[in-house]
Amino acid sequence: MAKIVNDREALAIFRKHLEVYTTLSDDEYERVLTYFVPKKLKKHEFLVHEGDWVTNHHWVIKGLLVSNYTDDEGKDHIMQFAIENCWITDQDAFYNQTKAIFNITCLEDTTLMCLSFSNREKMCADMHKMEHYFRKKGNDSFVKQQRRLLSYMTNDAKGRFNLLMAEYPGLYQRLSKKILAAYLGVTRETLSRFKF
Amino acid sequence: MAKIVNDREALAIFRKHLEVYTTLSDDEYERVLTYFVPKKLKKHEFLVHEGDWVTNHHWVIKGLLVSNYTDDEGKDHIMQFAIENCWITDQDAFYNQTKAIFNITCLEDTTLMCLSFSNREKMCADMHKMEHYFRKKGNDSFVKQQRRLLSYMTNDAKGRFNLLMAEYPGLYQRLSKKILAAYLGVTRETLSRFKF
DNA sequence: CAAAAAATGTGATCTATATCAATTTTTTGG
DNA sequence: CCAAAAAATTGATATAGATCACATTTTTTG
Repeated sequence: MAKIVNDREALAIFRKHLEVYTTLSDDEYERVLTYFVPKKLKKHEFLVHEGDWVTNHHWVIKGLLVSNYTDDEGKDHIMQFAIENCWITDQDAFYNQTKAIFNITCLEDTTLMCLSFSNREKMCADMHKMEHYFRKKGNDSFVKQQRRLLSYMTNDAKGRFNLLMAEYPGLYQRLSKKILAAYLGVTRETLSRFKF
Repeated sequence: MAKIVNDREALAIFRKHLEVYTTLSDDEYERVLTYFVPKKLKKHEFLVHEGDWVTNHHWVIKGLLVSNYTDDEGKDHIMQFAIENCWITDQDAFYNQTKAIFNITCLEDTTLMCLSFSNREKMCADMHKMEHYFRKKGNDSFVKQQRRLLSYMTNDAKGRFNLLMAEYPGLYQRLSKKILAAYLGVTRETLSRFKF
């Protein structure tokens, strides 16, 4: 892996991220990397198609992806953005080894590290420290998602916009209004009438 | 603990729950129980007050609790119900060791097992199997919450009602319309006009 | 058991946002 | 660089659900 993804800086950043939650020796980190496979995608390409079996979780080294659900009436609803140093997949389909309900697409050229379900389980079984990492990271994800749910329950689109900007400063410049509206849960016409 | 909570059946149910995600010998299960402290509350009592430091996660042996957020205008929004064999706390405050934004109250007389933050961390450090359990359980909770978020994004209150009933059959009889409306995100007047 | 409190139901508005439609601006690919 | 497609804006309605008001029923409690 370290040979395949020949990006010293990206690997250092990932290690630094893991070490927010656990500590790893050089050997342990080398071992962690062996479970991953690299992947590159161009803008507009799909990482996951609705209906696919979802076999991988993905760490974003570079780029911007979006996880989108299209409802019965053809309306789009965005579950998640992922920029540099985020994980993204269809979690329901990945954890339960079923088929995706989301389309995950690239809004920019993207570089990823892929972690298969079986490799993730093996890594967690073999390395208690990594099981600890994923537990802690999972708790953080849960809390972040709960804040978004609460903002859906209590705020209007402006409040949800502020939450998104607090979480991902600078993301605004990288998104179209259409995509932003789909994330905030309003039509693009309504978003267009807002003055933030 | 096993002596304090002298409810053989409840303990057997909890063990069965853990063993959905991991396997435990008799000795290991005894050890797990030593990390917990029992608690009983009456209907209307508070498990967590908004503004409290949240030091415990709670496993519900018996009863019904609700986690409620009151917004600036005094409107209530229900994040979570917990019935028998559910975990409940203010996760953000618990995981990040800060103060609660939710009030967690009992809608029925309730029996709990409390797991402090430090005991949870110790148990996970000492017993890889329990770290595994909490990782897996955390993933499940994330996915359940994501389904609710998606239903907030795509469905009306009727769709969200159906999701709740699918997750907790029989809960309907135990809830007032006011509480149900606060969970579904509509006023009680609107709920009253719905015919399900 | 009786009074008070809480919950529930229903009618009459009001309002934020969706919808539909047409135009202008920006982006993209050959 | 230009033509076509996509995105964004703006106006005119329509509508689901909120709000306010009040009557009725049920539950709680001293």
